[in-house]
Amino acid sequence: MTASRDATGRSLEDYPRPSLAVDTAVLTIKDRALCVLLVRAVDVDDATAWRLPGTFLHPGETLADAVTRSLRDKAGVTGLHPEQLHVFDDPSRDDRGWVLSVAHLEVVRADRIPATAENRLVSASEVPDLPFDHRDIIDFAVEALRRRYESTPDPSDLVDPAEPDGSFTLRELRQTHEAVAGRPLPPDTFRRTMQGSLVDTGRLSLGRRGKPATLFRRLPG
Amino acid sequence: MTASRDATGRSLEDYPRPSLAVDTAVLTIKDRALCVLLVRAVDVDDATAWRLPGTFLHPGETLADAVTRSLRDKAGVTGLHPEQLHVFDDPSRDDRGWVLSVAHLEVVRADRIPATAENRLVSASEVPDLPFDHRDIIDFAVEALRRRYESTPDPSDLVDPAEPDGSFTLRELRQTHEAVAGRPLPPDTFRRTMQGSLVDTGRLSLGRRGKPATLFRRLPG
DNA sequence: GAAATAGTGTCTTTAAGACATTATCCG
DNA sequence: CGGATAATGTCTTAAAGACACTATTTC
Repeated sequence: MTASRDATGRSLEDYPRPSLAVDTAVLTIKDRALCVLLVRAVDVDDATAWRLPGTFLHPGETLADAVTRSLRDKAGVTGLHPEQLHVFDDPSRDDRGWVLSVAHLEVVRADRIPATAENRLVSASEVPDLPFDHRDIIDFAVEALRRRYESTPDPSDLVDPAEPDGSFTLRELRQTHEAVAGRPLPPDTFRRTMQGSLVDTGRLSLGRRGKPATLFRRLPG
Repeated sequence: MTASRDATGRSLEDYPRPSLAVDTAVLTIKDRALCVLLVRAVDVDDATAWRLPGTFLHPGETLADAVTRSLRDKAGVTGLHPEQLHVFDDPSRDDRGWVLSVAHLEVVRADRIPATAENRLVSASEVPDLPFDHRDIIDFAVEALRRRYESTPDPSDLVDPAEPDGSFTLRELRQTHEAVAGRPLPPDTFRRTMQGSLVDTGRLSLGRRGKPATLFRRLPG
Protein backbone atom coordinates (compact mmCIF):
# COMPACT_ATOMS: atom_id res chain seq x y z
CA MET A 1 0.00 0.00 0.00
CA THR A 2 1.74 3.10 -1.22
CA ALA A 3 1.13 6.62 -0.03
CA SER A 4 -2.33 7.50 -1.29
CA ARG A 5 -1.61 11.11 -2.08
CA ASP A 6 -2.33 12.71 -5.38
CA ALA A 7 -0.63 15.55 -7.27
CA THR A 8 -1.95 18.15 -4.84
CA GLY A 9 -0.94 16.14 -1.80
CA ARG A 10 -4.50 15.31 -0.83
CA SER A 11 -5.39 11.85 0.35
CA LEU A 12 -8.32 9.87 -1.00
CA GLU A 13 -10.50 10.73 1.98
CA ASP A 14 -10.35 14.46 1.31
CA TYR A 15 -12.47 14.31 -1.83
CA PRO A 16 -16.18 15.04 -1.62
CA ARG A 17 -18.00 11.96 -2.81
CA PRO A 18 -21.35 11.51 -4.51
CA SER A 19 -23.87 8.98 -3.29
CA LEU A 20 -23.96 5.98 -5.55
CA ALA A 21 -27.24 4.23 -6.19
CA VAL A 22 -28.44 1.42 -8.41
CA ASP A 23 -31.84 1.51 -10.10
CA THR A 24 -33.15 -1.48 -11.96
CA ALA A 25 -35.66 -1.84 -14.76
CA VAL A 26 -37.21 -5.25 -14.14
CA LEU A 27 -38.78 -6.27 -17.45
CA THR A 28 -41.26 -9.05 -17.90
CA ILE A 29 -44.09 -10.16 -20.15
CA LYS A 30 -47.71 -10.01 -19.01
CA ASP A 31 -50.68 -10.52 -21.31
CA ARG A 32 -48.31 -10.62 -24.29
CA ALA A 33 -46.98 -7.13 -23.56
CA LEU A 34 -43.59 -6.04 -22.35
CA CYS A 35 -43.97 -4.60 -18.84
CA VAL A 36 -41.77 -2.96 -16.24
CA LEU A 37 -41.98 -3.28 -12.49
CA LEU A 38 -42.58 -0.19 -10.34
CA VAL A 39 -42.52 -0.18 -6.55
CA ARG A 40 -44.15 2.19 -4.10
CA ALA A 41 -41.61 4.36 -2.34
CA VAL A 42 -41.83 4.20 1.44
CA ASP A 43 -40.98 7.82 2.12
CA VAL A 44 -43.49 9.64 -0.05
CA ASP A 45 -47.20 9.32 -0.80
CA ASP A 46 -47.98 11.41 -3.84
CA ALA A 47 -47.74 11.22 -7.61
CA THR A 48 -44.06 10.42 -7.32
CA ALA A 49 -44.75 7.39 -5.14
CA TRP A 50 -44.08 4.85 -7.89
CA ARG A 51 -40.55 4.35 -9.15
CA LEU A 52 -37.99 1.77 -10.15
CA PRO A 53 -36.62 -0.41 -7.35
CA GLY A 54 -33.24 0.85 -6.27
CA THR A 55 -30.89 1.25 -3.36
CA PHE A 56 -27.63 2.78 -2.30
CA LEU A 57 -24.48 0.76 -2.68
CA HIS A 58 -23.28 -0.77 0.60
CA PRO A 59 -19.60 -0.96 1.57
CA GLY A 60 -17.79 -3.92 0.06
CA GLU A 61 -20.71 -4.68 -2.20
CA THR A 62 -20.63 -5.01 -5.97
CA LEU A 63 -23.22 -3.27 -8.10
CA ALA A 64 -24.73 -6.62 -9.07
CA ASP A 65 -25.05 -7.53 -5.38
CA ALA A 66 -26.80 -4.24 -4.64
CA VAL A 67 -29.26 -4.89 -7.47
CA THR A 68 -29.98 -8.38 -6.20
CA ARG A 69 -30.45 -7.10 -2.66
CA SER A 70 -32.76 -4.25 -3.65
CA LEU A 71 -34.97 -6.49 -5.76
CA ARG A 72 -35.24 -9.04 -2.99
CA ASP A 73 -35.97 -6.48 -0.25
CA LYS A 74 -38.19 -4.05 -2.13
CA ALA A 75 -40.08 -6.29 -4.54
CA GLY A 76 -39.61 -9.85 -3.34
CA VAL A 77 -37.95 -10.77 -6.62
CA THR A 78 -34.94 -13.02 -6.59
CA GLY A 79 -33.08 -11.52 -9.51
CA LEU A 80 -30.46 -13.66 -11.05
CA HIS A 81 -28.72 -11.91 -13.93
CA PRO A 82 -28.54 -8.14 -13.55
CA GLU A 83 -26.88 -6.41 -16.49
CA GLN A 84 -25.25 -3.05 -16.06
CA LEU A 85 -26.54 -0.49 -18.55
CA HIS A 86 -25.37 3.08 -17.98
CA VAL A 87 -24.54 5.61 -15.29
CA PHE A 88 -27.00 8.47 -15.05
CA ASP A 89 -25.00 11.40 -13.75
CA ASP A 90 -26.88 14.65 -14.17
CA PRO A 91 -25.85 16.55 -11.01
CA SER A 92 -29.43 17.73 -10.53
CA ARG A 93 -31.15 14.44 -11.26
CA ASP A 94 -32.04 13.93 -7.57
CA ASP A 95 -33.17 16.89 -5.50
CA ARG A 96 -32.14 15.14 -2.27
CA GLY A 97 -28.49 15.70 -3.14
CA TRP A 98 -25.65 14.55 -5.37
CA VAL A 99 -26.67 11.04 -6.36
CA LEU A 100 -25.42 9.08 -9.33
CA SER A 101 -27.33 6.02 -10.40
CA VAL A 102 -26.02 2.96 -12.19
CA ALA A 103 -28.97 1.72 -14.21
CA HIS A 104 -29.45 -2.03 -14.54
CA LEU A 105 -31.63 -4.43 -16.48
CA GLU A 106 -33.18 -7.52 -14.94
CA VAL A 107 -35.49 -9.95 -16.76
CA VAL A 108 -37.81 -12.38 -15.00
CA ARG A 109 -41.02 -14.22 -15.72
CA ALA A 110 -44.10 -12.45 -14.40
CA ASP A 111 -44.97 -15.34 -12.06
CA ARG A 112 -41.82 -14.60 -10.07
CA ILE A 113 -42.99 -11.09 -9.22
CA PRO A 114 -45.17 -11.15 -6.07
CA ALA A 115 -48.55 -9.48 -6.61
CA THR A 116 -48.45 -7.18 -3.60
CA ALA A 117 -49.86 -3.70 -3.15
CA GLU A 118 -46.29 -2.38 -3.27
CA ASN A 119 -45.62 -3.86 -6.71
CA ARG A 120 -47.09 -2.60 -9.96
CA LEU A 121 -46.55 -3.76 -13.52
CA VAL A 122 -47.01 -1.18 -16.25
CA SER A 123 -46.67 -1.49 -20.00
CA ALA A 124 -43.19 -0.50 -21.14
CA SER A 125 -44.76 1.46 -23.99
CA GLU A 126 -47.03 3.50 -21.71
CA VAL A 127 -44.88 4.42 -18.75
CA PRO A 128 -46.49 7.02 -16.44
CA ASP A 129 -44.63 10.06 -15.16
CA LEU A 130 -41.87 8.92 -12.86
CA PRO A 131 -39.49 10.77 -10.54
CA PHE A 132 -35.83 11.34 -11.35
CA ASP A 133 -34.78 10.00 -14.75
CA HIS A 134 -36.47 6.65 -14.28
CA ARG A 135 -38.28 6.91 -17.57
CA ASP A 136 -34.97 7.29 -19.42
CA ILE A 137 -33.66 4.23 -17.60
CA ILE A 138 -36.65 2.21 -18.77
CA ASP A 139 -36.14 3.30 -22.38
CA PHE A 140 -32.49 2.34 -22.13
CA ALA A 141 -33.39 -1.07 -20.71
CA VAL A 142 -36.02 -1.82 -23.34
CA GLU A 143 -33.55 -1.09 -26.13
CA ALA A 144 -30.95 -3.35 -24.50
CA LEU A 145 -33.45 -6.19 -24.16
CA ARG A 146 -34.58 -5.85 -27.78
CA ARG A 147 -31.00 -6.12 -29.00
CA ARG A 148 -30.51 -9.17 -26.79
CA TYR A 149 -33.55 -10.89 -28.32
CA GLU A 150 -32.76 -10.09 -31.95
CA SER A 151 -30.92 -13.26 -32.91
CA THR A 152 -31.02 -15.54 -29.88
CA PRO A 153 -34.03 -17.65 -28.81
CA ASP A 154 -35.38 -16.35 -25.49
CA PRO A 155 -31.98 -15.74 -23.87
CA SER A 156 -33.59 -14.54 -20.64
CA ASP A 157 -35.96 -17.45 -20.20
CA LEU A 158 -39.22 -15.54 -20.51
CA VAL A 159 -41.20 -18.24 -22.32
CA ASP A 160 -44.02 -19.50 -20.19
CA PRO A 161 -43.26 -23.22 -19.69
CA ALA A 162 -46.42 -24.92 -20.89
CA GLU A 163 -44.50 -28.19 -20.83
CA PRO A 164 -43.20 -29.36 -17.44
CA ASP A 165 -39.70 -30.02 -18.86
CA GLY A 166 -39.36 -26.45 -20.15
CA SER A 167 -39.66 -27.24 -23.85
CA PHE A 168 -41.78 -24.96 -26.01
CA THR A 169 -43.27 -24.62 -29.46
CA LEU A 170 -42.04 -22.17 -32.06
CA ARG A 171 -45.32 -20.33 -31.73
CA GLU A 172 -44.80 -19.77 -28.00
CA LEU A 173 -41.24 -18.66 -28.64
CA ARG A 174 -42.27 -16.26 -31.37
CA GLN A 175 -45.04 -14.71 -29.26
CA THR A 176 -42.47 -14.06 -26.55
CA HIS A 177 -40.15 -12.37 -29.03
CA GLU A 178 -43.04 -10.34 -30.44
CA ALA A 179 -43.86 -9.06 -26.95
CA VAL A 180 -40.24 -8.01 -26.48
CA ALA A 181 -39.95 -6.44 -29.93
CA GLY A 182 -43.33 -4.73 -29.64
CA ARG A 183 -44.27 -5.74 -33.16
CA PRO A 184 -45.31 -8.87 -35.09
CA LEU A 185 -42.51 -11.02 -36.50
CA PRO A 186 -42.86 -13.01 -39.76
CA PRO A 187 -43.33 -16.66 -38.70
CA ASP A 188 -41.29 -18.32 -41.46
CA THR A 189 -38.29 -16.03 -41.19
CA PHE A 190 -38.45 -16.32 -37.42
CA ARG A 191 -38.39 -20.08 -37.66
CA ARG A 192 -35.36 -20.12 -39.95
CA THR A 193 -33.48 -17.60 -37.85
CA MET A 194 -33.99 -19.41 -34.56
CA GLN A 195 -34.02 -23.06 -35.59
CA GLY A 196 -30.23 -23.25 -35.68
CA SER A 197 -30.14 -22.55 -31.96
CA LEU A 198 -32.85 -25.02 -31.04
CA VAL A 199 -33.00 -28.77 -30.51
CA ASP A 200 -35.97 -30.77 -31.76
CA THR A 201 -37.12 -32.87 -28.81
CA GLY A 202 -39.00 -35.21 -31.15
CA ARG A 203 -42.11 -34.74 -29.05
CA LEU A 204 -45.25 -32.83 -29.98
CA SER A 205 -47.39 -30.37 -28.05
CA LEU A 206 -50.81 -31.53 -26.90
CA GLY A 207 -52.47 -29.19 -29.36
CA ARG A 208 -55.66 -27.46 -28.40
CA ARG A 209 -56.51 -26.88 -32.03
CA GLY A 210 -54.81 -27.43 -35.35
CA LYS A 211 -51.72 -29.43 -36.11
CA PRO A 212 -49.64 -30.29 -33.01
CA ALA A 213 -46.40 -28.36 -32.93
CA THR A 214 -42.92 -29.73 -32.42
CA LEU A 215 -41.48 -29.08 -28.99
CA PHE A 216 -38.03 -27.52 -28.95
CA ARG A 217 -35.39 -26.92 -26.36
CA ARG A 218 -32.53 -24.40 -26.39
CA LEU A 219 -29.20 -25.60 -27.65
CA PRO A 220 -27.01 -26.57 -24.68
CA GLY A 221 -24.05 -24.65 -26.12
CA MET B 1 -37.55 18.97 -1.25
CA THR B 2 -39.16 16.16 0.67
CA ALA B 3 -37.78 14.48 3.77
CA SER B 4 -34.77 12.53 2.58
CA ARG B 5 -35.23 9.59 4.90
CA ASP B 6 -35.30 6.01 3.75
CA ALA B 7 -37.12 2.97 5.16
CA THR B 8 -34.76 2.78 8.13
CA GLY B 9 -35.07 6.47 8.87
CA ARG B 10 -31.55 7.26 7.84
CA SER B 11 -30.82 10.36 5.81
CA LEU B 12 -28.76 10.34 2.66
CA GLU B 13 -25.68 11.61 4.44
CA ASP B 14 -25.50 8.61 6.77
CA TYR B 15 -24.50 6.17 4.06
CA PRO B 16 -20.84 5.30 3.58
CA ARG B 17 -19.90 6.27 0.06
CA PRO B 18 -17.34 4.90 -2.32
CA SER B 19 -14.92 7.15 -4.14
CA LEU B 20 -15.93 7.55 -7.75
CA ALA B 21 -13.27 7.82 -10.41
CA VAL B 22 -13.22 7.99 -14.19
CA ASP B 23 -10.53 6.23 -16.22
CA THR B 24 -10.27 6.74 -19.94
CA ALA B 25 -8.81 4.62 -22.69
CA VAL B 26 -7.63 7.19 -25.24
CA LEU B 27 -7.32 5.28 -28.51
CA THR B 28 -5.48 6.52 -31.57
CA ILE B 29 -3.65 5.27 -34.64
CA LYS B 30 0.12 5.50 -34.91
CA ASP B 31 2.17 3.78 -37.62
CA ARG B 32 -0.99 2.05 -38.80
CA ALA B 33 -1.55 0.36 -35.45
CA LEU B 34 -4.23 0.95 -32.87
CA CYS B 35 -2.59 2.45 -29.76
CA VAL B 36 -3.66 3.50 -26.29
CA LEU B 37 -2.35 6.40 -24.25
CA LEU B 38 -0.70 5.77 -20.88
CA VAL B 39 0.39 8.51 -18.50
CA ARG B 40 3.00 8.44 -15.77
CA ALA B 41 1.45 8.58 -12.31
CA VAL B 42 2.81 11.38 -10.15
CA ASP B 43 2.72 9.52 -6.86
CA VAL B 44 4.69 6.36 -7.62
CA ASP B 45 7.92 5.56 -9.42
CA ASP B 46 7.98 1.83 -10.09
CA ALA B 47 6.59 -0.71 -12.53
CA THR B 48 3.08 0.54 -11.84
CA ALA B 49 3.97 4.07 -12.85
CA TRP B 50 2.15 3.92 -16.19
CA ARG B 51 -1.62 3.83 -16.23
CA LEU B 52 -4.71 5.19 -17.94
CA PRO B 53 -5.43 8.87 -17.37
CA GLY B 54 -8.13 9.26 -14.73
CA THR B 55 -9.39 11.40 -11.91
CA PHE B 56 -11.93 11.57 -9.15
CA LEU B 57 -15.29 13.09 -9.89
CA HIS B 58 -15.62 16.64 -8.59
CA PRO B 59 -18.82 17.99 -7.01
CA GLY B 60 -21.37 19.17 -9.51
CA GLU B 61 -19.44 17.65 -12.38
CA THR B 62 -20.71 15.17 -14.92
CA LEU B 63 -18.68 12.09 -15.78
CA ALA B 64 -18.01 13.46 -19.25
CA ASP B 65 -16.71 16.69 -17.73
CA ALA B 66 -14.38 14.76 -15.44
CA VAL B 67 -13.02 12.82 -18.41
CA THR B 68 -12.43 16.02 -20.36
CA ARG B 69 -10.73 17.65 -17.37
CA SER B 70 -8.47 14.67 -16.64
CA LEU B 71 -7.34 14.39 -20.25
CA ARG B 72 -6.57 18.08 -20.44
CA ASP B 73 -4.71 18.22 -17.12
CA LYS B 74 -2.87 14.90 -17.21
CA ALA B 75 -2.12 14.43 -20.90
CA GLY B 76 -2.67 17.77 -22.58
CA VAL B 77 -5.37 16.27 -24.76
CA THR B 78 -8.51 18.21 -25.46
CA GLY B 79 -10.95 15.32 -25.68
CA LEU B 80 -14.21 16.03 -27.33
CA HIS B 81 -16.46 13.02 -27.32
CA PRO B 82 -16.01 10.75 -24.30
CA GLU B 83 -18.24 7.67 -24.39
CA GLN B 84 -19.18 5.91 -21.19
CA LEU B 85 -18.38 2.20 -21.28
CA HIS B 86 -18.80 0.36 -17.99
CA VAL B 87 -18.44 0.68 -14.25
CA PHE B 88 -15.65 -1.43 -12.78
CA ASP B 89 -16.74 -2.19 -9.26
CA ASP B 90 -14.65 -4.98 -7.75
CA PRO B 91 -14.41 -3.82 -4.10
CA SER B 92 -10.72 -4.78 -4.04
CA ARG B 93 -9.76 -3.29 -7.39
CA ASP B 94 -7.85 -0.40 -5.76
CA ASP B 95 -5.76 -1.07 -2.66
CA ARG B 96 -5.99 2.56 -1.63
CA GLY B 97 -9.61 2.08 -0.64
CA TRP B 98 -13.11 1.62 -1.98
CA VAL B 99 -12.94 3.15 -5.44
CA LEU B 100 -15.31 2.51 -8.32
CA SER B 101 -14.24 3.56 -11.77
CA VAL B 102 -16.45 4.53 -14.67
CA ALA B 103 -14.45 3.51 -17.74
CA HIS B 104 -14.63 5.75 -20.80
CA LEU B 105 -13.49 5.69 -24.40
CA GLU B 106 -11.99 8.69 -26.15
CA VAL B 107 -10.69 8.72 -29.73
CA VAL B 108 -8.30 11.34 -31.11
CA ARG B 109 -5.74 11.63 -33.87
CA ALA B 110 -2.19 10.97 -32.70
CA ASP B 111 -1.06 14.48 -33.61
CA ARG B 112 -3.33 15.84 -30.88
CA ILE B 113 -1.48 13.92 -28.15
CA PRO B 114 1.55 15.95 -26.92
CA ALA B 115 4.80 13.97 -27.10
CA THR B 116 5.93 14.59 -23.54
CA ALA B 117 7.87 12.36 -21.16
CA GLU B 118 4.65 11.87 -19.19
CA ASN B 119 2.78 10.48 -22.21
CA ARG B 120 3.34 7.08 -23.77
CA LEU B 121 1.56 5.37 -26.65
CA VAL B 122 1.54 1.58 -26.62
CA SER B 123 0.00 -0.86 -29.06
CA ALA B 124 -3.48 -1.89 -28.00
CA SER B 125 -2.59 -5.49 -28.82
CA GLU B 126 0.53 -5.54 -26.64
CA VAL B 127 -0.48 -3.75 -23.49
CA PRO B 128 2.09 -4.05 -20.67
CA ASP B 129 1.17 -4.95 -17.10
CA LEU B 130 -0.91 -2.13 -15.65
CA PRO B 131 -2.18 -1.40 -12.15
CA PHE B 132 -5.80 -1.87 -11.11
CA ASP B 133 -8.01 -3.27 -13.87
CA HIS B 134 -6.74 -0.89 -16.52
CA ARG B 135 -6.02 -3.70 -18.94
CA ASP B 136 -9.65 -4.83 -18.79
CA ILE B 137 -10.74 -1.26 -19.47
CA ILE B 138 -8.56 -1.15 -22.58
CA ASP B 139 -9.99 -4.43 -23.87
CA PHE B 140 -13.49 -3.10 -23.28
CA ALA B 141 -12.67 0.13 -25.15
CA VAL B 142 -11.10 -1.63 -28.14
CA GLU B 143 -14.17 -3.80 -28.58
CA ALA B 144 -16.42 -0.74 -28.41
CA LEU B 145 -14.37 1.10 -31.02
CA ARG B 146 -14.37 -1.90 -33.37
CA ARG B 147 -18.14 -2.11 -33.21
CA ARG B 148 -18.33 1.61 -33.89
CA TYR B 149 -16.19 1.27 -37.01
CA GLU B 150 -17.93 -1.78 -38.47
CA SER B 151 -20.37 -0.06 -40.78
CA THR B 152 -19.65 3.66 -40.59
CA PRO B 153 -16.79 5.46 -42.35
CA ASP B 154 -14.34 6.78 -39.77
CA PRO B 155 -16.96 7.99 -37.28
CA SER B 156 -14.29 9.29 -34.88
CA ASP B 157 -12.34 11.26 -37.44
CA LEU B 158 -9.09 9.30 -37.25
CA VAL B 159 -8.15 9.56 -40.93
CA ASP B 160 -4.99 11.57 -41.38
CA PRO B 161 -6.08 14.55 -43.51
CA ALA B 162 -3.69 14.42 -46.45
CA GLU B 163 -5.91 16.96 -48.17
CA PRO B 164 -6.29 20.38 -46.50
CA ASP B 165 -10.09 20.26 -46.83
CA GLY B 166 -10.31 16.97 -44.95
CA SER B 167 -11.24 14.78 -47.91
CA PHE B 168 -9.61 11.39 -48.25
CA THR B 169 -9.19 8.46 -50.59
CA LEU B 170 -10.82 5.10 -50.09
CA ARG B 171 -7.35 3.63 -49.53
CA GLU B 172 -6.67 6.01 -46.65
CA LEU B 173 -10.08 5.30 -45.17
CA ARG B 174 -9.60 1.56 -45.45
CA GLN B 175 -6.15 1.64 -43.85
CA THR B 176 -7.67 3.50 -40.91
CA HIS B 177 -10.37 0.88 -40.53
CA GLU B 178 -7.80 -1.89 -40.82
CA ALA B 179 -5.79 -0.36 -37.98
CA VAL B 180 -8.93 -0.25 -35.83
CA ALA B 181 -10.02 -3.76 -36.75
CA GLY B 182 -6.52 -5.18 -36.37
CA ARG B 183 -6.84 -7.17 -39.57
CA PRO B 184 -6.87 -6.56 -43.33
CA LEU B 185 -10.20 -5.74 -44.91
CA PRO B 186 -11.16 -6.78 -48.48
CA PRO B 187 -10.88 -3.62 -50.61
CA ASP B 188 -13.85 -4.21 -52.91
CA THR B 189 -16.29 -5.15 -50.18
CA PHE B 190 -15.05 -2.25 -48.10
CA ARG B 191 -15.70 0.13 -50.96
CA ARG B 192 -19.21 -1.10 -51.49
CA THR B 193 -20.03 -1.03 -47.78
CA MET B 194 -18.80 2.50 -47.21
CA GLN B 195 -19.58 4.23 -50.51
CA GLY B 196 -23.20 4.79 -49.56
CA SER B 197 -22.08 7.03 -46.70
CA LEU B 198 -19.55 8.99 -48.74
CA VAL B 199 -19.76 11.91 -51.16
CA ASP B 200 -17.59 11.96 -54.29
CA THR B 201 -15.92 15.36 -54.33
CA GLY B 202 -15.13 15.01 -58.04
CA ARG B 203 -11.49 15.79 -57.31
CA LEU B 204 -8.54 13.39 -57.44
CA SER B 205 -5.64 12.83 -55.08
CA LEU B 206 -2.22 14.02 -56.23
CA GLY B 207 -1.07 10.43 -56.58
CA ARG B 208 2.49 9.56 -55.73
CA ARG B 209 2.29 6.39 -57.76
CA GLY B 210 -0.40 4.56 -59.67
CA LYS B 211 -3.80 5.79 -60.73
CA PRO B 212 -4.97 8.89 -58.85
CA ALA B 213 -7.77 8.08 -56.42
CA THR B 214 -11.06 9.85 -56.04
CA LEU B 215 -11.33 12.07 -53.00
CA PHE B 216 -14.36 11.51 -50.80
CA ARG B 217 -16.01 13.31 -47.96
CA ARG B 218 -18.36 11.99 -45.29
CA LEU B 219 -22.07 12.35 -45.92
CA PRO B 220 -23.35 15.45 -44.12
CA GLY B 221 -26.35 13.52 -42.71
C1' DG C 1 6.87 -1.44 -71.03
C1' DA C 2 6.74 -2.63 -65.95
C1' DA C 3 5.10 -1.66 -61.51
C1' DA C 4 1.75 0.19 -58.69
C1' DT C 5 -2.55 1.61 -57.50
C1' DA C 6 -7.74 2.55 -58.52
C1' DG C 7 -11.89 0.92 -59.78
C1' DT C 8 -15.40 -2.46 -61.92
C1' DG C 9 -17.76 -6.89 -63.26
C1' DT C 10 -19.23 -11.24 -62.10
C1' DC C 11 -20.06 -15.34 -59.57
C1' DT C 12 -21.25 -17.76 -55.29
C1' DT C 13 -23.16 -17.99 -50.94
C1' DT C 14 -26.16 -16.62 -47.41
C1' DA C 15 -30.04 -14.66 -45.33
C1' DA C 16 -34.34 -12.14 -45.14
C1' DG C 17 -38.87 -11.37 -46.60
C1' DA C 18 -43.11 -12.32 -49.27
C1' DC C 19 -46.14 -15.63 -50.53
C1' DA C 20 -48.07 -19.95 -51.69
C1' DT C 21 -48.59 -24.70 -50.55
C1' DT C 22 -48.80 -28.89 -47.99
C1' DA C 23 -49.53 -31.43 -43.52
C1' DT C 24 -52.11 -32.71 -39.52
C1' DC C 25 -54.95 -32.09 -35.90
C1' DC C 26 -59.95 -30.96 -33.73
C1' DG C 27 -64.74 -30.79 -33.86
C1' DC D 1 -65.53 -32.19 -44.27
C1' DG D 2 -64.03 -27.40 -42.71
C1' DG D 3 -61.44 -24.59 -39.77
C1' DA D 4 -57.26 -23.84 -37.52
C1' DT D 5 -52.60 -24.21 -36.91
C1' DA D 6 -47.82 -26.14 -38.18
C1' DA D 7 -44.32 -26.62 -41.35
C1' DT D 8 -42.13 -26.31 -45.84
C1' DG D 9 -41.06 -24.72 -50.71
C1' DT D 10 -40.04 -21.22 -53.83
C1' DC D 11 -39.05 -16.77 -55.56
C1' DT D 12 -36.95 -12.23 -55.11
C1' DT D 13 -33.80 -9.12 -53.31
C1' DA D 14 -29.75 -7.68 -51.01
C1' DA D 15 -25.31 -7.97 -49.27
C1' DA D 16 -20.75 -10.06 -48.50
C1' DG D 17 -16.79 -12.28 -50.12
C1' DA D 18 -13.73 -14.19 -53.72
C1' DC D 19 -11.58 -13.30 -57.81
C1' DA D 20 -10.55 -11.67 -62.19
C1' DC D 21 -10.23 -7.96 -65.07
C1' DT D 22 -9.73 -3.16 -66.75
C1' DA D 23 -7.97 1.73 -66.18
C1' DT D 24 -4.58 5.19 -65.28
C1' DT D 25 -0.75 6.88 -63.45
C1' DT D 26 4.73 6.97 -62.34
C1' DC D 27 9.23 5.32 -63.27
